[in-house]
Amino acid sequence: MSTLNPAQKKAVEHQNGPLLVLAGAGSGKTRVITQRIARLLERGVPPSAIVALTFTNKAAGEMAERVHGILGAKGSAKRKGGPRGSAGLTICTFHSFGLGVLTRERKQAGSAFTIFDQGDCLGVVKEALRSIDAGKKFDASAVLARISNAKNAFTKPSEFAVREGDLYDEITKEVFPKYESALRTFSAVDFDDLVCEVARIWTDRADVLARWQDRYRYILVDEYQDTNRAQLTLLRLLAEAHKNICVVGDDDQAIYGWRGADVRNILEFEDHFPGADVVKLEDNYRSCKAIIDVANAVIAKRLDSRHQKVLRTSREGEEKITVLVAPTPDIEAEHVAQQIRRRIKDDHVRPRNIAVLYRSNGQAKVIEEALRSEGIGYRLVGGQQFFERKEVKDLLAYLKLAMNRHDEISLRRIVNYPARGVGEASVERLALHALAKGWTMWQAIERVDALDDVSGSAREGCRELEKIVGELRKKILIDGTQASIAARWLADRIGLKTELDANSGSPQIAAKRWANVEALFQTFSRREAREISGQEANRESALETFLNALTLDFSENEEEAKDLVTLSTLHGAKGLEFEIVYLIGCEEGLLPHSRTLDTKTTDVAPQDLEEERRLFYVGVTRAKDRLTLSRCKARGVRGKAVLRTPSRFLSDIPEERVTEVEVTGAPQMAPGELAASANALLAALDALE
DNA sequence: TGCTGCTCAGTTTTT
DNA sequence: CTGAGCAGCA
Repeated sequence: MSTLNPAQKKAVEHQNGPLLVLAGAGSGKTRVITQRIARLLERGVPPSAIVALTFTNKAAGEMAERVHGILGAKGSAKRKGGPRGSAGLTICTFHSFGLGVLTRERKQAGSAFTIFDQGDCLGVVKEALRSIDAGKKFDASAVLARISNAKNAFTKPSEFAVREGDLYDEITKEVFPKYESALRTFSAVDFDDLVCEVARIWTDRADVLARWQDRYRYILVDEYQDTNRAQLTLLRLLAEAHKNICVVGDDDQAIYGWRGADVRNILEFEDHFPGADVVKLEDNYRSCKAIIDVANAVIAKRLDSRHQKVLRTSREGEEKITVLVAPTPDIEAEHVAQQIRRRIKDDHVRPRNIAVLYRSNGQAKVIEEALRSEGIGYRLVGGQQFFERKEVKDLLAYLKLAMNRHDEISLRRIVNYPARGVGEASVERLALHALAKGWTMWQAIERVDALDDVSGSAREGCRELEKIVGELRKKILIDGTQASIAARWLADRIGLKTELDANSGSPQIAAKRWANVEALFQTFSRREAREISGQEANRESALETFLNALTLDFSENEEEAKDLVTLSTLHGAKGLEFEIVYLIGCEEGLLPHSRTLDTKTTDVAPQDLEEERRLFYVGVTRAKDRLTLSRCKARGVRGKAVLRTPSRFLSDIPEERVTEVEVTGAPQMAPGELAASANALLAALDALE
């Protein structure tokens, strides 16, 4: 598709006023956004007046790259109308956009801040729960989720409404104000603040808002169906003056409702932005006919309000998709792995063009084992995130603390790591002193000699910590040492490698952890190379900016170039495409997930069965050429073998598009106890039939 | 202070 | 059945 189709063209050519682009799966959405940006520039809109917002760093990176590609090609071919290029464009995530605004606005007010990631915030909630003696009675992450929801709806702690008899609401009502004031004392903001605070400043300060409106006259938003209320507010404020806002999304692919995304944003766009033009992209360039038929059939059954879309494709291909029925998950995995091997070996499909998708991460394990035994290389999307790893967070905590000594969460994290005699009891004593005297915890450490009830060893440890942090500050602020160098020095100074070697259990694990630390150094070096610094007024804000940016974008060395089979959750697969897709575990209780059928008290939002349908739809529409939906007749659930019902979504698929294949287990495989009991169950079932 | 053994829960997750 | 997180002990 080298030329734009009429709908795409309309979206690209539209210049002023609000525009909603309803982009069906595989309809060339990114292409429309990037071409539109190029077109705006071509018409003489200065790059600095354009902002394109995404949800992930990856999406922002890809978009920037593609815009650059178009412009680079065009620019060099016919270089006439003045400076025209992607330089100066703002293409970033909502959060880093918010960080930019906040940094600029706060700098004028002269205050620095640290960004707390989810783990840090969870620490704040846990501490608050402990302080009101409710530590183990409540799930801190459930409370944090409610706080986050409230913040995104601009609810102040004092306005938080408790639903009658909801224990989690009651505890959240108590924790919320403590959480907010803790963040303030720590000079910290959470991810939500990066969006909410901007919206708040803009609401309160017409002059500030006017400045930003003046700067950004063209707004583009990707994956609009995933925006939450705070993001909508931010966009409405920014677009208020010029009304040039173009959003692109697909309500059929709204799968983040549980995270606060409000699909009504895309459904009611025309109410929020009156006079909006609407363009529907329904031509699918990705999948062949059978897959599109299946996708359309599944999504047509949506019960909730939606923008009506029917995908079309001109791609022929396989007549049918496959539904694979296996007795148990091991056998399901075994067959999927064998088929993948055949596709690679016999049909010469590149591993990178194959994916196995599933509803929950736990399902990956059996697939991994099966792929390993077939000798097939794979890469796991998601899983434990790099920045969640302890050794990485520990090292970062030192740096964050050195830059912001109000950051008590980072302080608590490393005060006794590696062990230096400052135990839990001592920390509590220090915290108590700080509270009584109105000091920060760091001040309590600095002034430990004035405190009489702190043990000698703890005192010693505090002095040591103070010294390390002091030296670190000096290196960075006075000597101007680069972060990568300072981090290496620090790891050495605290004996991190020795610590990891001693406490990792095995040399292999120790090596892996140290490799993570090395990867952190790499990340630092890469960023230093990329960012020609010197823009910051001083070194302190340079490193602070650096660390904040790192908190928002902690991408590891990209391994995407490797030719490996992809294993991913359905959520993780959004936006990706593969020639061959296996969607495993198409069973009631898994897809749709049981927790959407039976909502827990800790859940923030009632889970929506329709969202599971959309998730299934997202899975189906990832496939270009071949799709296999698989399910098991029985599986172990919490140690017990349970018979499984096929997913309700399977029955929405037109029969004439399906080949059902029932497979059996390989008898030479030693059956585990669970497999045995599952087999017994299946035998009993057969007897009944 | 650190480890072992017990209990409990068990989706999706980016920023 | 597993893994995480905490309590109790050495």
